[in-house]
Amino acid sequence: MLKFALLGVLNYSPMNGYELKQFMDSSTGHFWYAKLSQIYMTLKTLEGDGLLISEVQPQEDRPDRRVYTITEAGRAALRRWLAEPLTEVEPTKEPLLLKLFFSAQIDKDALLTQLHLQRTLHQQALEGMAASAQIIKLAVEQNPALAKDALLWEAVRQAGERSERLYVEWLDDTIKLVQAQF
Amino acid sequence: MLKFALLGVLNYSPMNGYELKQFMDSSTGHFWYAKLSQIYMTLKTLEGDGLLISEVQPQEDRPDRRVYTITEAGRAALRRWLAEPLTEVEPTKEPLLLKLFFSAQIDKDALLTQLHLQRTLHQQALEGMAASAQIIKLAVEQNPALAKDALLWEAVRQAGERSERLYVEWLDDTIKLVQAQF
DNA sequence: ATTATCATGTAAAAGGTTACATGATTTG
DNA sequence: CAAATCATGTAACCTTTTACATGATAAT
Repeated sequence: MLKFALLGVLNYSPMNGYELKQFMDSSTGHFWYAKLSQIYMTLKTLEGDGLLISEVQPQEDRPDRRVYTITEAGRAALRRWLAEPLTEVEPTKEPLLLKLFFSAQIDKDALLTQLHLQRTLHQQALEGMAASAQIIKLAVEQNPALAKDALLWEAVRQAGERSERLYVEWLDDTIKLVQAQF
Repeated sequence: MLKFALLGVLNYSPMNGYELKQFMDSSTGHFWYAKLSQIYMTLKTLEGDGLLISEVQPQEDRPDRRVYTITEAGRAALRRWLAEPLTEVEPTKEPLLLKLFFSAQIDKDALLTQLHLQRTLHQQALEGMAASAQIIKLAVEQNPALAKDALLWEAVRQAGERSERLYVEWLDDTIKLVQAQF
């Protein structure tokens, strides 16, 4: 699926691996991420498949940049993937819930420390998500052709923000529950 | 992490691979899942590490059952993992959000079909989650020693139920938004 | 008759992480 | 003076998926 994330981003503009990593961290970060090494490998594979082409831009003082551009075959592959319906609720993996599920083994204080830490982290994530609404607004102002895109970016951002808010509320409730009854 | 999920389940009772798969599908399913083939491989690895031991129970008419039991080393490894704090918000991957993020490329009808389908699926998941509250209650009634465990199982189930409810609400809002403005 | 359940596994491939290797420039 | 940023990549390893292989019993 990373393949399509990269095609999707490169459909907006050519980029190098390093920029793709940054772009993804700041935009798709809360629903799709990848390590730099994986991005470099996947770009190479996509070029091998003819979905991207790369061009080396020499630089002084810094390593040369290898800039990837999507091909017509790449755009076609992206559209095909977008048109495929998702016929299942994709199963997710949540390490915190897994650990909590088995945590009757550990003592109350350790458990509460764990939950408080997660509460702090999710509160921070929530604040970051609220801030990124501004970035989307700016993008449309600078390029009104992106209005449709921005509508969906904002919907996706909303999903992230609401889900972080819910997580914080759930952690508050769970902390109270553990304090009272564990 | 599957390793610890398996140790966690086997800490309650010895089981074979097939039973572990069924147990996980019905209990940890919405926050941790694995394919049967991976479960068999991981059990073998855990036995090689001395965290489990297996015993073959011959059966007539059916393949013999290989039943795994957690060892003292296994319990220690489980407790060590449970005590480790989670110091980050674990990044998640959500195919629907990824696809939606790039969906300005496809037409309105295809997009709405996609969203309605997901709405149906998440509504079903929500109903299933509500039903499993009963199973937890029954488990404590039959074995009151599991009261602490059940408190956490119910907290985790709540997280799943609330998150499915949120997803359905968000899909309703997003469908309205796309209908009106896309 | 066909499908689901019970039950085990192997092998190949794909996806993803961690560690290694290099090195100048800029910011604190 | 140390850390972050820019910039590319390889190699080993681990995790996960998909496909293959087998076969009886029970339910529809």
